[in-house]
Amino acid sequence: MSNIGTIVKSNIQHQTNGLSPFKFLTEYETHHPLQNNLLLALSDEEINRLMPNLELVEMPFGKVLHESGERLKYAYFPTTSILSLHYVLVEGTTSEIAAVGNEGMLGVSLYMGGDTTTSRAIVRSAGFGYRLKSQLLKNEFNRGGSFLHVLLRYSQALMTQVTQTAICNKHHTIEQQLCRYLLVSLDRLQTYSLNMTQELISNILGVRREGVTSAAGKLQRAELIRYNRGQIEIIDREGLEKYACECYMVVKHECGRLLSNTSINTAPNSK
Amino acid sequence: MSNIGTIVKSNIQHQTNGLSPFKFLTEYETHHPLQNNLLLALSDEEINRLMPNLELVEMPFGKVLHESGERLKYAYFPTTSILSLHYVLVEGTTSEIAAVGNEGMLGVSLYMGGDTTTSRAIVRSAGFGYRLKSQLLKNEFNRGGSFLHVLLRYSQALMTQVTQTAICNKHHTIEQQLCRYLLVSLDRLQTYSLNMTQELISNILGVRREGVTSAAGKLQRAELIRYNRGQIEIIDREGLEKYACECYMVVKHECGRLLSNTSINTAPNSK
DNA sequence: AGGCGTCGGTGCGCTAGCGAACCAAAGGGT
DNA sequence: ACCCTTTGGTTCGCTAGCGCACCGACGCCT
Repeated sequence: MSNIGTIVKSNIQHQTNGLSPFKFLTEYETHHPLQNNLLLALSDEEINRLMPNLELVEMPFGKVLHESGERLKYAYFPTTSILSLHYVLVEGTTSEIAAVGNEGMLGVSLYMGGDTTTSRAIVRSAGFGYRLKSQLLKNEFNRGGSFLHVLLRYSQALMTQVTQTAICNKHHTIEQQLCRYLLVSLDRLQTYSLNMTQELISNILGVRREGVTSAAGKLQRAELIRYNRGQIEIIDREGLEKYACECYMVVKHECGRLLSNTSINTAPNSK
Repeated sequence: MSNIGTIVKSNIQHQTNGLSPFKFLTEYETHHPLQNNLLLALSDEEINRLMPNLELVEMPFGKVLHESGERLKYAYFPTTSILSLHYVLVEGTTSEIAAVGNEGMLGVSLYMGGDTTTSRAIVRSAGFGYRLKSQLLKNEFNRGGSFLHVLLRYSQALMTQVTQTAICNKHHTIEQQLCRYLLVSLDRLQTYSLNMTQELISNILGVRREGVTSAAGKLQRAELIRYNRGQIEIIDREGLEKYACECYMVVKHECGRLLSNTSINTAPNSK
């Protein structure tokens, strides 16, 4: 696999906006496309064909990658960032309908045929990712190789996630949704500490900030998490999983089932 | 198109369970696969290849076509029936996450690669439809013809529907959801009168029967509908549309966009 | 050190929706 | 004509979550 590293270094166009040369160098050294599980699942032939066209991009917090109804110029494959698929109501409030991390990609509508979606995509946890021009994604999809099947399976995983969001919204409390949200974020970032304020979480969940305060307070009193001014430490992950509603596990298992056998090393959603 | 009628007559295998010979004859005469808009969108070559394998089946109310987690044996293309994609929570309560009528099909997971879904499919409005063996659907999909694109676009339409269900569940009242539900049913059945009790609707929406009673009472007092013992007459469809939340129109427009240009005569979700 | 913005805690009144229990009217079957 | 089932109307008490308003604490900036 070391030759792949070489290809990356020689071909990837970097966006360094906002990074010091030093920071950039370290980030550069530690990134490569196979940190994204969909790309990881490709055959050598496919990955070699795509690699020259994958651009490493920084994903700063809050950046809107895709406005609802707009045509997508790129497909994005996050590595260390998390994207949020949001729906924006006419009154202006938003809520997340699905999250995309290194287990997936943004741009399903490109190969599904619609080119646009009714949701907005925004970076909800800063990091890096790779992007690929829309047309190149479509071309590769239309070749009908294993990429096609990987992408289709991912679409179904995404559908499962949206389904579970619908159920969770109707039937589960803010506390349960918060647990799920934290767990999903932990899985995507592979860490035990998150950097996000209650205000932010409330926007993502589509609830009041006070609702998050109260839920987070309960979780803290139950010794599951500890937080302070936008820093959330997870003390008892298993406890969180017990506290969460079934939705978390349903999505996790389904994603594992759909995405694991396509890749050798399916990180985030398998046990 | 009359030659297609001939093909149907000579090839379709009928399931007559529960129908008198007379009833059967009339139903038989009035059905053909092109009443389903996905089948209608196919090329002559494709439809001629599939036609011999399409079985007309009756869809009695309440029949479970697919249990969550089970392998699908058939893909179903409703013509005069409406299917409901349900999620069943661990406590046993259910709620609908999407509806499938003659604009779509059941069995998206077959070509997406998962073979199963986390939801259950049940007939929520009795009628007829066509079914196709799973393997034959997959084969046709893998040929990569226009069927593939039609199905992919439909998948995205379905995703939009699920997304909007998630939003509606969080942000809109039972009244608004009831309006949306009625409108979607009207579109699918192309009628102005529905046959469904409040109890049934409450199960589908995942709310209490009393909630539906109260919401339906308001709609009746507003002279939008009139109902009696399971019979709902729509008096003022436009009024219903105004009363409903944005979700109805978002899905309608998106389905129109995604599915209309693939078929000549895209009935239900276009203006 | 002082000042201000961010973050989170709290209290109050209100509404939507839940659960349970009960009732009335309409039909259908025998 | 009768009973019984189905349908839907109503009430009561309760909870989750909302909107608003206000406050304290922390920490960064100058």
